[in-house]
Amino acid sequence: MRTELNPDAELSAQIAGAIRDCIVAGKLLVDARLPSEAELSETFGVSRPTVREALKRLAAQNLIRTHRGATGGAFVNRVSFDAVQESLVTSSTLLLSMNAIDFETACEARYALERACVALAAERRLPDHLATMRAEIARQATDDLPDTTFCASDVAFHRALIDAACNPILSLHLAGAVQAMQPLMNMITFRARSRQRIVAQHIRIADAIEARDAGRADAALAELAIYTTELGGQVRARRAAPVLREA
Amino acid sequence: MRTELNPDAELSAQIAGAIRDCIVAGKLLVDARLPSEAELSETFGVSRPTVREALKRLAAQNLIRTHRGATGGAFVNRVSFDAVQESLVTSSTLLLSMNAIDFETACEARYALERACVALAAERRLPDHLATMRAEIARQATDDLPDTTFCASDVAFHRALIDAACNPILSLHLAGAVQAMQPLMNMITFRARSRQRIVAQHIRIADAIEARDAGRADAALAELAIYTTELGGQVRARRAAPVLREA
DNA sequence: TACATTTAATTGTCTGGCAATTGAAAACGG
DNA sequence: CCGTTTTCAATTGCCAGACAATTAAATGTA
Repeated sequence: MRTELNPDAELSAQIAGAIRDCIVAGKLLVDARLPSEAELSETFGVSRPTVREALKRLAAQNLIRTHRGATGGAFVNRVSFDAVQESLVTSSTLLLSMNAIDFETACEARYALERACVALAAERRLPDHLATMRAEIARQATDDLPDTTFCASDVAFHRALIDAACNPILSLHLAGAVQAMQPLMNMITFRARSRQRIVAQHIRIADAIEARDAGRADAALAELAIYTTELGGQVRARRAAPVLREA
Repeated sequence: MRTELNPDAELSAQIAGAIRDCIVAGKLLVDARLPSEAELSETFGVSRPTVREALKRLAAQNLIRTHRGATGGAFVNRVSFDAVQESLVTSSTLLLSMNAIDFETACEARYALERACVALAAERRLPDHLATMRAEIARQATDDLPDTTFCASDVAFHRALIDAACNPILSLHLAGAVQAMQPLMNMITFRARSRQRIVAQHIRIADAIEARDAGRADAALAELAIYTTELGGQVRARRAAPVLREA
């Protein structure tokens, strides 16, 4: 357990780092039980509260879980796709909101990534994926949908498209990118006319995927990308010069 | 600061969640100072160690930083691309090592993502990107390179290719996927002949990017993807039936 | 055997305190 | 009045010890 530590850091961070290294290096396998807090505090020569702070750091990264009771303790977590994806989504969302990423950049990244997997999706899509896409399209066609509901459905549609590639690693990255963009999308899909065009493109994409026509799906996605970017530009223009609109 | 909390969870997790919500919701802006530990413990009605555990959770997620001293305290971090990328790499690496992702799936994802940005890279590449790619190619051609060094250079080459797209969000996701795969790549690039072929493809890619020829770059990348997958299959076959080889 | 009770181990939390750090204010000297 | 040094107060980092809550296993009992 004991490894060389990095001075110039807080004790709890050093200890957390040492344990994390053991996990990454495979010295602690999945579901292995760590020594109890009392043992760890003795091993590292620190107090129990300090050990606990270290364990909380690891728990925050989903690397360990803790149970109380006689057979309790801290156990190494199996890193799951869902957990990684969730943390990726929250990180990406904060990244977008804090760093003033312009809409075009985010949009470009999103559609570039999505287009990377339409070929696979067209080849491998299962009935489930198609059903989800159709269901979301139907929901999006409903009148008077709140912005957030429409965009949540948009995200669900695109996630189904992504999942149709049947590659969990692709799903992980793509879902992170798509979902993180939802707040930005909320701002541009408030007009019924815009929504109609988006839904029309969704139908084209779903049809192409159903027909296993990768080329058509890619073309539709490319058009959707252009239209989305255009909408973003319009909203930005309206915000930059609201006076002109009233004149 | 105080928001509704989720019972059925540990106090420190509840408090961490409440503070995180404030940050995500924008109630706490970048570089804002959180109340002191003493104030927080009073606000939430818990002891200081509990507050500290909560803060350590947030610190582990890079959401806050702490300073000691008179003007010290906990401050909201600006979420940086580098920090997100680093955590994405470690998560992805663990994910691959713990979940028995087969080489083909990882490979497929990686090259699908990379091909998603070659068009942009060909269009926007700067002299710096080309220089990095050329330098890494030169290094890869060195004889008797350790596996890890060769693969680190491979990662650097592909990262330069990705960065050439000049889209930080693409770089974030792609670098995560590429770098997380390095341990897997280490296993298949041990033969000089394999390396020569890989380097040859790298040269084709760099040439195409330099000539701003997206089609040729994509084709070269596709070939590299096929060859890499093939290598992975060979290694797996040799491992599955080592007896046959000796006979 | 089946069920209730006790027990031991472990984490969760609290109280209270001291040490280390650090910026700012106060004191001082020119 | 300005610059330097000293002091100080606020804050986090860390510790010792204790008690509560939880949980599975051991134990006792019908």
